[in-house]
Amino acid sequence: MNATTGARERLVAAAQQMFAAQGVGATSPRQVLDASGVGQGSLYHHFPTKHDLAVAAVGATVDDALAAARRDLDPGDAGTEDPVARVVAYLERPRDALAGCKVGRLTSDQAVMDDDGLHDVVTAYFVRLLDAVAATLREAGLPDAVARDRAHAAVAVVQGGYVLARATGDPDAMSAAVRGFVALLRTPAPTEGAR
Amino acid sequence: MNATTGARERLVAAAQQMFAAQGVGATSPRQVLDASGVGQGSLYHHFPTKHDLAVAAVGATVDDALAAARRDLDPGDAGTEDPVARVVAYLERPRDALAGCKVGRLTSDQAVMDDDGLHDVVTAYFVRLLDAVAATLREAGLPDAVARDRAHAAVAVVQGGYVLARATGDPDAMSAAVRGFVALLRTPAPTEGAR
DNA sequence: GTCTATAACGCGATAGAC
DNA sequence: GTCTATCGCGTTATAGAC
Repeated sequence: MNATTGARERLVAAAQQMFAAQGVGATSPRQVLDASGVGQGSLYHHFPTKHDLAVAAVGATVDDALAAARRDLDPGDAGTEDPVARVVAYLERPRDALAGCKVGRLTSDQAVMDDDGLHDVVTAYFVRLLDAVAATLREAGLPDAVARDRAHAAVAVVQGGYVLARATGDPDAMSAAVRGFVALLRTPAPTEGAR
Repeated sequence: MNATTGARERLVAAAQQMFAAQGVGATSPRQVLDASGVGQGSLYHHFPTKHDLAVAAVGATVDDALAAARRDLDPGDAGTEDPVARVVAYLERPRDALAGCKVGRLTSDQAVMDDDGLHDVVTAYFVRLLDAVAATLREAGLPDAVARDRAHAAVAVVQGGYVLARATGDPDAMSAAVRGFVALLRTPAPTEGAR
């Protein structure tokens, strides 16, 4: 915590919080500046435009989120070798459902979607997350196409769970969605291809 | 299309389009006004505040969306008595995935969530949608708790599918999520309670 | 490297003529 | 019921002292 640990880091941390709570477009540089406690000149010294600040803050948030998902999916951290159990661990991880997904919410933030740099960061997050889940499901012996579709469904359930929880104001809406999906995920497939 | 069919309807229609494309908070009354072709005074005559305009436009959008879902889930319109097939019809209905859900997106719009009136309209939409899907699944003989969880999962897959499609820029991300979920939904349960 | 002051612009809303 | 003109404020960003 020396003098050089100051402004830049505080600005990014404050921006991450504000963006998670309000979105990027709805957050003014001025708000970030006030929350961080630095002066106006400092902000524009470290980040010439709002875009630069947003790329730094969103990038940090994406790195955190991806690391958390990989912990759930990693056999060592999850404490089980069973691939399906690890995907279930990812699905059932406690989440602040009413807050919404720090990354997923950016998807309906016009300021993010209109900014190529920011959009790319969000795209990379979901591509990597989907790849990680699909890879885990392939370990369970699923064919690639099935693993990919199921990974999309799994990640969609979490993202949709956030939407339902926020819409209804009830965090259990997320739990219910995950419960419903996990129950289906665990029913042993009746010999792939059979009806 | 007489003279009295003018301003108000045009304003609401324009607002619905702009809100769907940009969100409520990111759309200024001035933009709606320009898109609708009416004058500034007319807007504030019919809708004293932006809130009033938003309630009218979001309400109309929600009514449309709910009616569409009920058509998918209705035995008559769906053309099949099989309840699961009707839920699948809802899931597989063609959607403009890259545009995002007109209602679900509002969930991460601060201007909507901070406005009690608007929030209530969004809440009512999802409560009714979830009820309709759960009721259909109960027709299939599922116990209430299972039907509710599975309905949450189904609606979450669609909402999450929108998020994935927008994030990756690929409309097929939505199709993949739905495919993955429908495949699981169709595997016959191995006698409820058995392992 | 950090500060204060301020510019230029668009916002939501109002006034008042027609 | 519709128009134009305008108010007061907050925004993103810059200027220039320290």
